[in-house]
Amino acid sequence: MYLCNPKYFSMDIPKKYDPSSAEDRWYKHWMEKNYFHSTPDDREPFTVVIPPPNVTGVLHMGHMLNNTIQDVLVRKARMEGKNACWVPGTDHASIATEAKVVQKLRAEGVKKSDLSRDEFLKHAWDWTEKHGGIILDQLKKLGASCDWDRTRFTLDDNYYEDVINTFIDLFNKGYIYRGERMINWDPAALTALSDEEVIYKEVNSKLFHVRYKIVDTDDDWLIIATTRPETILGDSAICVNPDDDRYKHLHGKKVLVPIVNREIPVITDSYVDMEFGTGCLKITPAHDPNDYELGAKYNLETINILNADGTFNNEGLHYEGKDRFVVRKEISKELEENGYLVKTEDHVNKVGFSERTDVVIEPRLSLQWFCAMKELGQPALDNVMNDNIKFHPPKFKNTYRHWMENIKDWCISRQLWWGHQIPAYYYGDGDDDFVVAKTKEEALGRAWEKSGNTDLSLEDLKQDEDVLDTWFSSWLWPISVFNGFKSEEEVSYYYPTNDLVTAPEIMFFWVARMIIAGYEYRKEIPFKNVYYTGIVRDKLGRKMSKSLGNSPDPIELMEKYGADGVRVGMLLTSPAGNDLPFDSALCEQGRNFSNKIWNSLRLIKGWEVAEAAEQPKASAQAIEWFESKLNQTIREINDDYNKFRISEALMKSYRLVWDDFCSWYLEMIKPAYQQPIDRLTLDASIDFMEKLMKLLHPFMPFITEEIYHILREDRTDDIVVSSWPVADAPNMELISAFEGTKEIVSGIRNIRKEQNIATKVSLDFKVVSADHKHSFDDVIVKLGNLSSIDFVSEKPDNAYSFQYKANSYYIPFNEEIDVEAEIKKIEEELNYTKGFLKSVQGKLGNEKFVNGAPEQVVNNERRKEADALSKIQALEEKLEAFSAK
RNA sequence: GGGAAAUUAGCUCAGCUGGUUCAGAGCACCUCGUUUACACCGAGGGGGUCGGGGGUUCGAAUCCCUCAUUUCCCACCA
Repeated sequence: MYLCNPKYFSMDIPKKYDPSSAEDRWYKHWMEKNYFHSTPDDREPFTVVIPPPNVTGVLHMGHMLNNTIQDVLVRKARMEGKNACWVPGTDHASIATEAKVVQKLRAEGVKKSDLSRDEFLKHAWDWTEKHGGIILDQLKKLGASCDWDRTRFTLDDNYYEDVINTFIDLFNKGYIYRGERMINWDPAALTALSDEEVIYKEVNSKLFHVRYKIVDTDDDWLIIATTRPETILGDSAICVNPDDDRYKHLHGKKVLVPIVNREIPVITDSYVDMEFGTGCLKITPAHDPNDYELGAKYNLETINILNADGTFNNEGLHYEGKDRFVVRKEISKELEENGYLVKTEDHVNKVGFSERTDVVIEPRLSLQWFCAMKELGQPALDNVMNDNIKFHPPKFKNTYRHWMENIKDWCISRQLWWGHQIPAYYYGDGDDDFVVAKTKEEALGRAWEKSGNTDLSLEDLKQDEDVLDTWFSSWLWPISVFNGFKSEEEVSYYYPTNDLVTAPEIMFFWVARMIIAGYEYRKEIPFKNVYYTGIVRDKLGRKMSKSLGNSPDPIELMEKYGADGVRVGMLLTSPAGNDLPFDSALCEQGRNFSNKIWNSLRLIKGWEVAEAAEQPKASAQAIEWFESKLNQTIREINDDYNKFRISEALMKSYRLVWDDFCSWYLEMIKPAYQQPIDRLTLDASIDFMEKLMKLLHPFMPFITEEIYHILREDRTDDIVVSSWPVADAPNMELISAFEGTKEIVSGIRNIRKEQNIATKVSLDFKVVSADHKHSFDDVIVKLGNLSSIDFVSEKPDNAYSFQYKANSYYIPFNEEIDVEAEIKKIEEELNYTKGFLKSVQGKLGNEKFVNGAPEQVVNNERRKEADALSKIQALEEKLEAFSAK
């Protein structure tokens, strides 16, 4: 039935687990069974939409982390019986992809400007088809349980239409407008950018002090300080603070701009900081956002001196055609040579760089499309602050609030071709001679209406050349992937989605805007939880990047350690919101864990069953304990999941399997060498193992599926769609009693070690007991390799001992023992216990404590006191017995 | 310049509303061990005055103040 079944028989199972065959085999099987495909039904939905990676991107460690977390959440939900739907897809990534295509064409000697829009788009689509979707295949290797039938691309026809309709709708509602503003201009990509696409970096620059001659004086000057001396060619005024006594005599005067010798006025505005520089600010309205505001306020001339690519235009005199940074150097020299440069000083300031091209942003005045955000953003702010949408960790609420409260209008037009072309049509040269419509035909009708000119024909209409910001399409993702703009059928079932897993870097780009779109178009949150991952860094704490070459290849990692091993490695040390200092040693730990699990399977499958054999008492005790331990841990793990403490859940599973199951449980039930096992114990062990595999499945999907099938030969189902284990109430008393058992077993092992006694030598064991609990005695006998446990009233001769609570445990020997060493050990323990008692009694003797502390706390202290007293008594008796010899 | 968070073992982190999880986990490290599932292993062990200093309290890693350091976000200081 299961063609991919590995068909291992007992000891044929190899010593080392080999992930490579199992992983491909099972992924294929899951796909054939269509397990990841979801359609609406009666079950509760569990929906996750992938943060769509760039269509031509390749998988990096950040994706690995992000998608592993999503897969863990989705697989857990699927096992909980929910209708899990994880929608994959890619983003056209307007500027990033266009840049790559331009670069590729340039390498072939083709300039973008030589191509028509259609020709260029053809190249872009070719590129997309060639490189697109690689990343999705790589995610399959990771085990991502996406519903691949639902794969979406933000430039698919359907999606395109949703974006255009949204633009038209928001335009009609009055949120989208066109206007001339000072925007962030990328002189390399030749496009406008939104504020979020600008990254401010601190750079070492120079502050140039330049003097301007005051008109109608012989030799009176005024000195300004600027970091951008090249912009003096565009100066329209000098501004001083009206309260600045140093410059009051200049109010109303004019000065001459050096080099250009243009007369400009001295104006006053309280904006100017008297403390900074010289207190005189030069105003260049075309090249600085603040200057632009002042220019508008005082009606100053706006002199644009730059071309779109950052070179000087014909306003730039003899600098025409030269780059802005070249001019900065040259002009400072010219100023110096002509006596205008008073001094330069070092200065650290923040400069904006393009997120994509990393060139210095140029503030530029241009006509762009904007989306007004204040009103749209209000519900998005409220519903995060009131936890309708929960952020994990919650500290990001602060950052979010700050941004939302100060939200600015969003520049959504980009001077690019790769993307959704703005559905605006121009019929004249005036700034307002346009209409917005879905088709050209529709636009014509509106143009007739708006212009009153019915002579206009389709040929007279020209569609806006620009495309929309990539994020203007991504923000519709959770709705559009369910066709939610056209039909209620799926969106009403899957929306709102459950968990969004993403990086804090795109909180404003994407998360905030999806919430905004969600409220505008569904009147509802788009997701219930946002889990913010950290940044994957290398061992030295540096961000992983292509240019540093410090990022391992995820595919190679998975080949080396197995996808399961890498998944475990990624999750072991990455609580939400924390950076992940990645080290392949973590994957090694994951790989080792796989192998550990594998070998526990080998052990269990290696046993023969003796149907008639009775169950040893130790086994019965072990089963009873592990049952409780398992239930307890499942509850804790569930709790961790609910709180999105994924690393914690993994670590608890890890310890449950390695320590509790392998190191304790299996050792307790393990039959003697080559002896068979009884039926009851074997069945219980297989049951346990099965539950453990289920708990591990979200983290390690492949090995758990493999083992699930080897575990029972008659298996007819698959773990991926099995049910999450239900935890009954654990017996806490039993669990804590077993902690004592561990102490006693350790005590025996310690004596063996100290005295160099081999494990295979069976020992006598005597107990002088006050309250030794008997529930796990058979376990103690087995793990300690004891002949028996004898309860005696006095210390036996020639015995080493250890203490647990008020009980003294003895291991008698034939030879003389080192009495001195024993006495010393007992005295040390006695001293420690007496000190402990003293501190407890100190508390109890304090009336304020006894009266002030809750009763339970006081009772606890009393119990500690009683325990310590009886322990001291036992130790003293023991000491006396040893000393007497 | 404004805001936020963090600081606990060599590393990465838990430690919830002060008191039985109160100083923990994993890894790393040290010792011993090729014993019969696993050396990708087992058994054992060392290691922290919880960033410094104050304060509140019977009691503080936990609450308050302050300083220091680090990180992140935002902002138009030329």
